[in-house]
Amino acid sequence: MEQVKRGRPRAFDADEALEQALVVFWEHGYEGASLALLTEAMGISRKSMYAAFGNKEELFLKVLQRYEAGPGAYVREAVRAPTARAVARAYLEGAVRAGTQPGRPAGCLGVRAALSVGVTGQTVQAIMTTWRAESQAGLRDRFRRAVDEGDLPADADPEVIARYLTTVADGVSVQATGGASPAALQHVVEVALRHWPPA
Amino acid sequence: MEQVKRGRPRAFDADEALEQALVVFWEHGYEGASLALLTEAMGISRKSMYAAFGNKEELFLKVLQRYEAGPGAYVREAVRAPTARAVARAYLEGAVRAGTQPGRPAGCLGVRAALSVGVTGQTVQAIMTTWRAESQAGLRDRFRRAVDEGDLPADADPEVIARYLTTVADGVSVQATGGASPAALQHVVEVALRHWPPA
DNA sequence: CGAATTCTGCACCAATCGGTGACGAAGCGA
DNA sequence: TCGCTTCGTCACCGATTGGTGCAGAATTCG
Repeated sequence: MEQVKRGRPRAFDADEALEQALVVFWEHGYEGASLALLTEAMGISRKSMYAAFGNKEELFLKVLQRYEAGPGAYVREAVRAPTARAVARAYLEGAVRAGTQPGRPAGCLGVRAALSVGVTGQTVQAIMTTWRAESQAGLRDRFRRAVDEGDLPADADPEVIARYLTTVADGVSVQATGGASPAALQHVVEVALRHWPPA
Repeated sequence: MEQVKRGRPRAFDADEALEQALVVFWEHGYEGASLALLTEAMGISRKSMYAAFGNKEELFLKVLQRYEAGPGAYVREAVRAPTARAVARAYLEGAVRAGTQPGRPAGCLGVRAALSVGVTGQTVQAIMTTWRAESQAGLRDRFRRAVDEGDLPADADPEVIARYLTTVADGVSVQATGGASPAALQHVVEVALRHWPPA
């Protein structure tokens, strides 16, 4: 971040701390993750956390960036698949994989943080909602291109297909949170992809 | 509840108060709904709430019963449809209708309350998870009967079909929470039901 | 070395969390 | 009318919420 490194250097690894914070936010959502829970998992004091990351909200945003680059990367990667069908499969299977990783909280951080929030977390809720809307728009644009390229029939509706896929992925995340096994969710994915294009 | 009605009668309508509490829980989830928010919406004091409903958790459970009988009734009703396909349609369209009622919070109370919860609400989270698992089991049993009756092909997997439908319904609820229109979600339902049986 | 700078640990802040004790008002049966 | 029961208001409880002020320790620059 800064090039000057005057003063006492911090005694913890900021990246490692972010990783632990990610787990806590993932598991408990934005408001459910208290400072006590977060700092305990991160192994640092409140004060160090504020000095390093500014704020609970800013910390969450940094965690979100990390999530996007890590477990949530499948969203950006899926649209780079060669065919529309491959995009759909990569997207849904990515959701299953990310939502059922052993040793990590079940489901999707984006879904868990965007639902069921009190009053103090509505800023974050809005951010998450637009965040998820953007990935849906990304899929839609990709399917528009597929129509242009003849990869999807001309009468296919990219908007509806994208909406359908994100809906299934959201459902997969909810099911994973409820304890559904990867195998069961993979079956769901197979069902969703059995007929293509779906619309 | 009680047959003896000695003493001063309560000055509020318990049913009306439950309805307002339902809205607050629906919108903010279990932990996000604070006593202050709840009692303000219900128009009664903390003390009256505790006297009438016992507890925040007990209040939520009573609200849940009310939800099951009202907006969530489509789950029980869907399995009574004559054919498997009609069951699926009733279930998914019920989810869309319940999740996009004007004047009511978007999405499904069950989904919103079961995700993203801190430490104090884990009892409720567990209840909601089993609650949703039960409705999935109800669908599965219904589809088993459909296989027995020849309404579904013998090689159809009731478990997978039920899982698929609940996954889509969960996704619909998430999408609705994010502001998706009833029309858009109805399109998703059409896509999900286009090919039947799906598995 | 000394000065400047930055980190950490502790105690503390006001606000809010879910939940109660006390007490007067209000209604019931007799 | 009286006595009993219940209700509603006010204040309060300890615990926890997100967030800081302060003092001291650690490190780099001059």
